[in-house]
Amino acid sequence: MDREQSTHSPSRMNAPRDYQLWLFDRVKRDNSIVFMPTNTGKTRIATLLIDHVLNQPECASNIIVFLAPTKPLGAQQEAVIELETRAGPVLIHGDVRLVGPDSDNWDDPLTWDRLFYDLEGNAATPFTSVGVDQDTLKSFRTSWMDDAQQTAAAEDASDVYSSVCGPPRVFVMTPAKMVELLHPGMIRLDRVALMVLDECHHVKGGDMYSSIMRNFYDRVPVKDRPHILGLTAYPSKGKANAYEAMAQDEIHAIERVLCARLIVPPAALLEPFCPSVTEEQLRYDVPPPDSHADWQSVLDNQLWAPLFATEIPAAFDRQDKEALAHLNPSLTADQWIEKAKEHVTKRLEGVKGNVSVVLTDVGIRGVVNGLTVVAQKGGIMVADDEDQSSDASGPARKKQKLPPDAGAPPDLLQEIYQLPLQLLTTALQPRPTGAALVAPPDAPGPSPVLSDHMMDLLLTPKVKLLRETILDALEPFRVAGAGDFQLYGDSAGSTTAIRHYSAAVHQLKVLVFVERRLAAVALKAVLQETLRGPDGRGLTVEVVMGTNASAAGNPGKVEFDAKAQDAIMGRFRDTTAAGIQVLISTSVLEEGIDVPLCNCVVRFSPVVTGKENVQCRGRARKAGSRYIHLIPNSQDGIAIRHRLASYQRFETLLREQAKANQEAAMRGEGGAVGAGRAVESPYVTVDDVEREAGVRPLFVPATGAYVPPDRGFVKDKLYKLYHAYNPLSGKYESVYGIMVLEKEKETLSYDPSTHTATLTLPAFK
DNA sequence: TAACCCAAGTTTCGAAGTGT
DNA sequence: ACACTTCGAAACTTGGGTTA
Repeated sequence: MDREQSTHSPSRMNAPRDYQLWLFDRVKRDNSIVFMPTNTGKTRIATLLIDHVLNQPECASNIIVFLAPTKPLGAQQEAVIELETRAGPVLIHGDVRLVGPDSDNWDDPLTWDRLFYDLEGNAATPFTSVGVDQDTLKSFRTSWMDDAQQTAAAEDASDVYSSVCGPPRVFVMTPAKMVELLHPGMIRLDRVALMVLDECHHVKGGDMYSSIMRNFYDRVPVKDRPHILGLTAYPSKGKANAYEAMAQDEIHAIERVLCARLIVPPAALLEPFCPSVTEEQLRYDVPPPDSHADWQSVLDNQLWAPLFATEIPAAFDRQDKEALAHLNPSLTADQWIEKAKEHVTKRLEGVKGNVSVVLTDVGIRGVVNGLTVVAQKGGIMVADDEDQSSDASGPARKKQKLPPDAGAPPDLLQEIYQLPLQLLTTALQPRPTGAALVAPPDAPGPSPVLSDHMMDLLLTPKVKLLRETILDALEPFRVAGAGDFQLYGDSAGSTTAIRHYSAAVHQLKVLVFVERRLAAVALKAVLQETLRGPDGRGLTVEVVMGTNASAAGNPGKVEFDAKAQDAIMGRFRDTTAAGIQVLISTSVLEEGIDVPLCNCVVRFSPVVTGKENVQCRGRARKAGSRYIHLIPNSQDGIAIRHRLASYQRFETLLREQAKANQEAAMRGEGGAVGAGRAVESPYVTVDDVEREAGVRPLFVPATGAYVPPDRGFVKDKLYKLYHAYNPLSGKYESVYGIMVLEKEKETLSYDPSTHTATLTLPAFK
């Protein structure tokens, strides 16, 4: 692959806008926190500053760190930096070991040693892992550019990727990784010229950003501290009950922690570039209380009560006791059954709680779909893309592993997780109205339990309103004579609203936010079933959520994996027939991740903080897009509307207050940068900390950092330290004294009277 | 106010699979 | 056969809301 010599030509990106230049001018002089709405190019300020710092001779032997709170966001920002600066950024996070055998190992202290040695003008072994990989860059580039740029880029076969020479100087990391590198002194903050903190409203309490600032930044002599740039769209902790007088407090709090001044661009410069999003509230009637209570009692009486009282015990009774006795030699079969039963019951109690939420929001049909997912536990829930469906060998589910605490055999778990769905199925057969519930053989969708004529009852007004909203969003694509499209189940036994849409309908991008994972899956299934034609074609509905590993193997929680997440996001950006038109998301997409060309954002579950509100609104990117709240006509609805109004007020207030502070500062009235924080605070010694906290902290001479003795110093941290420092003994010949743990790791706790931990590391030359 | 739940995140470790 | 990669599970964290 030949590499273009003159990459980074200015034509590849838009020229900086006036407000960006205005901000850049300030940002390069003082530590700053840029407070701007989403989608106005905060990252561009960072790339301008990065380029600026890279060109400063006095910073030549120092590095630049860009911190992004999540891995996907880090990858995305790395691509932006690659495109917009001359740096070859290096991405470092927990999965860095997956990048390949021939890249540099940034977990190895020697690599960092080598880097800083090299940066000081010495010749070192060349570094390899510079730059973003081709696939990431390509997929990002197409999503980032507008249509014309995409076409131009497609014609330009060569790649932006350039052969960067010399040691890397820009590192994109998750904050957790940064802390991990700081503690053993692989990176020292006095060797960092610039530290960018993306989404810096994360500086709260004891989180990682705060930890970096408190435990490391504050310990660096003032003249050696890195320059700070924070980026955020909502510089507040986002508390639900934010009241107006809090604005100044919130601003001071974040300024104090980051040691930086909050700045806003002049409204006149920014205004023309603000995305035009209309925020709306749509109302729906709550279902009559008796109908809801009816379903609730069906569930209670015919599903949950018999499940816990008889079905689960029966499932255990059916097991072969002889076989069970072999499962765990230390338990008798009866003991084992007791334990396993308790385990399974506890988990299904969790399902019960989730199902209750799904019933209220999505309706009984959603409950059926949710329980279907629970019944299918044992496989990763991935999007049904071509790979899966064309797989002739069948679903190829992974085997269910034994939960260690229960030790239940896989088939028993499988059987038990299917019980709720079975019970519900039988419960739904004889309806109170006497109508027979037989699924029509050609019914679309994966739910054989329910018949068409019940759907009227089964779709909640909220779901119906959501469908109406989606149909509204479809209006611009409506063409007479194109493909058929219809709504299912609006009223008994009928399909209605046959409409015609052009192929351009694939450009429709609707984002629906829900709170619960199970609700997301349930809603997906309901929309898929009821928003498509009899031929099965229609809108593609998908679901995306976080990759929390603790959800794995937990029935009632829904598994999701990073690959599935990537795949789904890719397809959501896709505007061809293979793309996704409606994406249902938990809070995972609220922040950071770039969702371009999204023309409608719906809050299915109400927003709970002001920050969330801002971030969600920021997901609507297309000109003229809508941001919609679904609000019940009820007491709850009134509360939600009040909350929304107060979010709006608070947001305006934050901006106005920041502007006022800024103007005061320009007149020289604001005091030092980071008002309220002693910028000139002296180097904090370990004795100071001890006096403050009353506990002798662990002190790391190599970095001047101490290991915080306050809240959160529990066994895992000690355990992590043990693993972080002990490997160093293999790397350094001169290491003398490595952490000593006096107790087994299970019983570790930080008690200075009984534990000693000695860390003595060689200082970097 | 404390305890709990659920959302997100991070890491390590060991087993299973794959390539040389 | 051995080394290396990949994947799943476990064990933790923080933050915010709700509830007793």
